[in-house]
Amino acid sequence: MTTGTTTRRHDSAVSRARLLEAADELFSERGFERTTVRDIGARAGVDPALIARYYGSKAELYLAALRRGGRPAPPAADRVDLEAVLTRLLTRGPSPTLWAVVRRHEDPDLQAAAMEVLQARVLDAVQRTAEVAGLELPRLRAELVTAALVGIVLSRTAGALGELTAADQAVVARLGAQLLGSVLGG
Amino acid sequence: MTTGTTTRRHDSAVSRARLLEAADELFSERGFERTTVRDIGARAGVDPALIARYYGSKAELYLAALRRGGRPAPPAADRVDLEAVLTRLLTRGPSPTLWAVVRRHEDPDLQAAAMEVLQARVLDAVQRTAEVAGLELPRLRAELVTAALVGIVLSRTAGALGELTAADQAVVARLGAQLLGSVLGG
DNA sequence: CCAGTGTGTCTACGGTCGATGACATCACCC
DNA sequence: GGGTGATGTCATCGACCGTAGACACACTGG
Repeated sequence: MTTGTTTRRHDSAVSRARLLEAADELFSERGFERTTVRDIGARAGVDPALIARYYGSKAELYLAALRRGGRPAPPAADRVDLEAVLTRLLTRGPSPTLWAVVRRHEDPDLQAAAMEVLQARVLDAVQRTAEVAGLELPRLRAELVTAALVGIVLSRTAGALGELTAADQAVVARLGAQLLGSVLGG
Repeated sequence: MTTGTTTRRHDSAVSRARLLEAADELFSERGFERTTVRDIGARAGVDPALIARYYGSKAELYLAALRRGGRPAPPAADRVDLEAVLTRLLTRGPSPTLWAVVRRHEDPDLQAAAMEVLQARVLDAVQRTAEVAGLELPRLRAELVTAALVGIVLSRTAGALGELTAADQAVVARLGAQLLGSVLGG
């Protein structure tokens, strides 16, 4: 194990952390299937074979990255601040969770894990907003808003829509929140 | 060549058409990279090697499918009917063009071709709507609406959001149009 | 100094991908 | 009726994928 504060030439904890970090980045940028373990190893500066050793498989590394990003959900206010949510997601960029909305995983376990995170982070809060506003079909509205949200975040970082990518983030967040909020009453 | 009306046992035109049809379907369902030439051949009931013979490559088959779908753009009204557009896209389901918005092709030619179609079909009409409404940032608004639109259509057919997938199409189109139109004035 | 264990490196396997080209089969024409 | 081009079938190539395992090295405890 680690000998106190001295830096070791070989430290599995460091290697594991680097792999997890690189995996999170690459899964976010390209999604699960399009990132290879060799890519992850290269970005982490770690031999890709260590993924199998420390995480068991690429899929389990994905799950670990999903859960790591799983910070505590924001306090469930009655009315979600869409502009804040949008700003946060635009800043963080795409994530495996968002990809799973638009393109399901073939592996049901991976899909379920991703949707769990989405549920806790955005879906529930948006649905609650629709409910307290007394709107009909609150769940459908929440899912519709989430779908649009995902489209905006992914499109902005994809770069195919030039102005959306180039525009100031605050402007996108403001306009986007206006768009998303229009079916949540207010 | 074909001998009048008699059906031939071997007819390259039929094989080509079947491949194109199958390719369009599969590229729409799964995107470009995730569909294999073997899949296309299987669905078409045609040997996948004929893709190379008749279209040169998988990429060129993709371009052919893109262009085939390129029916004449709807008449450019001053105010786009978002509910109609949404209904049309929800009915047709995802398409290679929509995928290209959220996930760029690695091949610039494929990406450019896809964006050309998107431009003619959706972007221009939406932008024009924003312009005649005298809104600031018409292009950004058009791209934002397009991004949200793509998110909704892809998410609905992906099936990860259960109610969005299960809901009646007309309801989705109505709510979606309300959402999209909120940044286009009116 | 030596064993034992944690850690890293490298090669290779089985599988799938897009693409190629050899070969077989069919239809037609002189 | 035999040649000729069009069409279809098949085996295979090289590249890349995730994974596994053999091996080398570094550090620790005796």
